[in-house]
Amino acid sequence: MTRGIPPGPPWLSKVLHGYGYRYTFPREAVLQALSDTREHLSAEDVYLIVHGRYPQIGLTTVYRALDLLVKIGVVVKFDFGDGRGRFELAFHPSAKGHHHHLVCTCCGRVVDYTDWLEKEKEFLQTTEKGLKQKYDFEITDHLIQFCGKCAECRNMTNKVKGGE
Amino acid sequence: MTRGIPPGPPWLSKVLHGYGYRYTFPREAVLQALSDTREHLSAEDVYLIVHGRYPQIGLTTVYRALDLLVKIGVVVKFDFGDGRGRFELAFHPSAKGHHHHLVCTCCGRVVDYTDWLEKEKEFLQTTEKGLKQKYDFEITDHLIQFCGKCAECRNMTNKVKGGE
DNA sequence: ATATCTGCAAAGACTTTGCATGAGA
DNA sequence: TCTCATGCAAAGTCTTTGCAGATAT
Repeated sequence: MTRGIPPGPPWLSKVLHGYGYRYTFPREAVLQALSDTREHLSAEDVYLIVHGRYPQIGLTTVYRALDLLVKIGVVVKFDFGDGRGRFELAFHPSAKGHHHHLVCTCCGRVVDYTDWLEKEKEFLQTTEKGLKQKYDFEITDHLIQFCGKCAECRNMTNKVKGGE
Repeated sequence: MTRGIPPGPPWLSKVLHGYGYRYTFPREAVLQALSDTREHLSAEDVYLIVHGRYPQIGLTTVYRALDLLVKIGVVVKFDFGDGRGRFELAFHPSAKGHHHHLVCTCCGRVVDYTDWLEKEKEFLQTTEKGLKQKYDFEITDHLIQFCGKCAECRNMTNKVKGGE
């Protein structure tokens, strides 16, 4: 018996089949969870959403689905240095597109930004070309991230001197 | 009884005291281990070196020493996405200085590069200034890393199709 | 029909914590 | 001397694995 697929065009089905994988309910549910938010969800975050909607879906399955979605390029995994992976759609429906992260080292807040990409493109082209030539690497990806302190945390800093 | 401090000018002593911490043997030993290599060591790597030289030093102490050294800015912690932290000196004696990492997604090899920093500087200045203005963040750090496939792994790819 | 996927529980990898002993200033 | 650091063992967190039963095609 088919359990019924959540709303939304099952383009995931085609992608999965293209790679020889099966289109399943939990995989679609995980994709939905990531589509419904702009947040950078941890595996457990995704599990809480998915399991809240469909209690039969377990944490292991969420991990496996995320792995698979990363492998086929539908989802991107990030590391903000807090010891847990963060996931987001590679191509977010809300026109999120190409973006980078600005992480507050104090409160952990993450801002997505899409500005100054021309300058970045220039930099990337130069560097990637150079890296390829000098080190004979085929560059497939880059990771650009800025860290800093958001306004709120800067204001609070006065209270907690040298705080963690 | 003092256990004796490994060779090298104990400038670490001054830095630690400056922050109100004590200058201890294991802390110096961890610093030495990081000084003696250009590699990006995991906590366990550091432990193996340190414990090999001074068997009385335990893993917990290495973790705590690394944490402390990161906190006072002597050591930098990186994340190459393999689930374990990597450590290196902030200012490496072998004139390592400012550099970035080029990671092979296939074999995990890491190349440090220091090229094309002018272009990068240009990009960083523009972006950091923009981020500060638009999002009111005080930018304290950035993370730039390239991923790709090294020559060796590209040659091997022909054998293992779609391999992990 | 059958190879793949799921879910539970258990194991695994890396890191942190508790506490008594030992070392630094 | 007295506080901070160490080392062992145990616990904690996030993630992966094993296996029987369920599911997609």
